[in-house]
Amino acid sequence: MREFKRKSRVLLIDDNADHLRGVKELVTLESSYDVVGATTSANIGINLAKKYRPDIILMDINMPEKDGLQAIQEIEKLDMDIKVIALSGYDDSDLIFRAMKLGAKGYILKTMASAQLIYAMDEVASGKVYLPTALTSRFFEYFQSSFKEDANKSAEENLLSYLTAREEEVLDLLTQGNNYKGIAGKLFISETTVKTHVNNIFQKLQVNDRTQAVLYALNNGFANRRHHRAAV
Amino acid sequence: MREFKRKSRVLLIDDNADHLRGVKELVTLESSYDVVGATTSANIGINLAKKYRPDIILMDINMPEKDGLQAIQEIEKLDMDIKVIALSGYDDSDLIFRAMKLGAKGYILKTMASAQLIYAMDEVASGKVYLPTALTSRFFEYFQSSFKEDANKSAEENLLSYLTAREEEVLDLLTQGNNYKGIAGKLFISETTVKTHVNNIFQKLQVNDRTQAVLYALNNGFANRRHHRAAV
DNA sequence: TTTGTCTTACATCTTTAGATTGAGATATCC
DNA sequence: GGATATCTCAATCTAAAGATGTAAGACAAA
Repeated sequence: MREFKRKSRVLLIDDNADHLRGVKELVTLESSYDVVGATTSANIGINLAKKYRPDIILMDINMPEKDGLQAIQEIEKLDMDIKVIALSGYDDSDLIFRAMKLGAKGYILKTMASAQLIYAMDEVASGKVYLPTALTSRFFEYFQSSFKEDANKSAEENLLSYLTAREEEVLDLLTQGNNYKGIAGKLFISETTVKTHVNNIFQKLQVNDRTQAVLYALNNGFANRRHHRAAV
Repeated sequence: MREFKRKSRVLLIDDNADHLRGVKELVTLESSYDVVGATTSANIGINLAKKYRPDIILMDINMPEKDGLQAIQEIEKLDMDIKVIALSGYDDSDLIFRAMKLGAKGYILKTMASAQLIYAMDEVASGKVYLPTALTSRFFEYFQSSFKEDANKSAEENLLSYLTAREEEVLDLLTQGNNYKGIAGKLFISETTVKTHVNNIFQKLQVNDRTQAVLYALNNGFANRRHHRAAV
C-alpha cells in the first residue's frame, strides 16, 4: 500500500548542525520521505521552501538568528500548503500554544524518541494534526486558562445577563456595525423603538454610547451567549 | 498500585435514559470509580454536583432541555475543581472547540468503544486533558482556521496597514471607547484634529462610522499590530 | 384582577458624529 | 528646490446619536 504512495518531500531547518545532521540521517532512512533540503538558517530555509515546495518542514523553533515562530508565520503566509512541524527543546505551554496558533501541524520535543518523530510525520503527512499526549495537555492548560476570565464571570457581574431577548437582538446587530435605520429594517420595527432598546442597553451595560456597548459585548463573551460565530 | 488510590467519584448526566443506564453499568464495573449520581436532567445534575462534589462529570452535551455547553459553563463557574468530560454524538469541530473552550477536560463520542471512555476517565482523573486523536485533529482544524484570517492576510489586503502612526494611535483610543473629546485630551491635540484623523481612518478602512472602524480593527488583528494583549 | 415586565411607539431636545473644504507647519524623498 | 506626505487646526453644515418622558398592548405571574 505504502509503496504506491508518493514520497513526502521534507525540508529540515535547525540551527544546531549536529542535530540537523542527525535528523537528516533519520529521515533519509525512511522510505516514504525524501529530504529535499536541510539548512541551519531560517531565512535560507524560507527561500528553500519557496523553491522546492516541500510537503513538510521540520522546524527548530529555538534559533538565535531568527525566531522560529516568526519563520512559521512567514511560511504560512506563503499559503503553499506546507505542513510545518515545530521542533523544540522545551515543552513550554506558551510556546506550544503560539506555534499551533500560527498554524503548525505538529510540535515535537527534541528529546522524544525518533520513532515518535516519524510517527508524527506520518500523521501530519496524512493531513492530521499531531501533538504528543503530554503536549496536548500542556496546550489545553494554556488554552483553557486564557478563556477562564471570560467564562468564570458569574451571571451577577456580567451585565449582559440583564438584557432581554429583544435587547440582545439589538445588541447583536450593533456588534455588526448597524445604525438605527439598519437595525429597524432588520427587525421590522420603527427607528424610535430601536432607540428605546439601545438606550435601555446603555443603561444596563452602564456605557455611554454604542461603541462602548459593542466593546463591552465583545469583551464579555456576548458571541458565546448568542448563537455560533468564530468567537475566538 | 491502583488499589491504594482513592476512588474517583463520578456523576453522570445524560438525557437519554438508556444511554445513561448503560454508562452507569459500565463505570460501576470499574474498580477505580464510584458513581455518586446519575440523572437525565442538566439542572438536577448541577445541583447534584454542588451536593456531592464529584471528581468527574460525564456530561452529554446534546440535550433538549438545557444546552449541555451551558451546563459545563455553570459547573466551571462553581470553581470546585470538577473535571467535566463531554459526551456527544457528533464530532462537530465547532462543538468540540466550544466545549474545550468552556473548560471541558475531555470530549468523547458516544459511538466510541467503552474502553476508550474508561481510558479517557483515567487520563482526566490523573489531571490530564484527553481528546481522542481524531477529535484533536478536528479541534485544531477549527482552532487554526479561526486564526488564519488574522495571520494570513497579506499586508496589501489588510487596510490597517495604510494607517499612519498617528492614525493608529487614534484608532487605538477609539477601540477603547473614547469620543472625540477623550481622544483630543489624551493626545494633547484639538478636537478638530481628531476629527480629521478619524475621518481619514474611515476612508482608509472603508467604513462609515466609529463602531465599524472599531470592529474592523478588532477583527483584523489590530491589537496584535500594536501592544500585544491576551489576543485569544 | 392586579402587578409587573417586555415590546412597541412617538415627541422633543441636546449633543455628538461625520462630511467637506481649506490651509499652515514640518519632514522626507528625489 | 520642489513634490509628497503627515500632522495640525478651523469653519460650516447635515445627519445621526443620545437623553428623557410618556404610553398603549401583550402576556405571564401573583
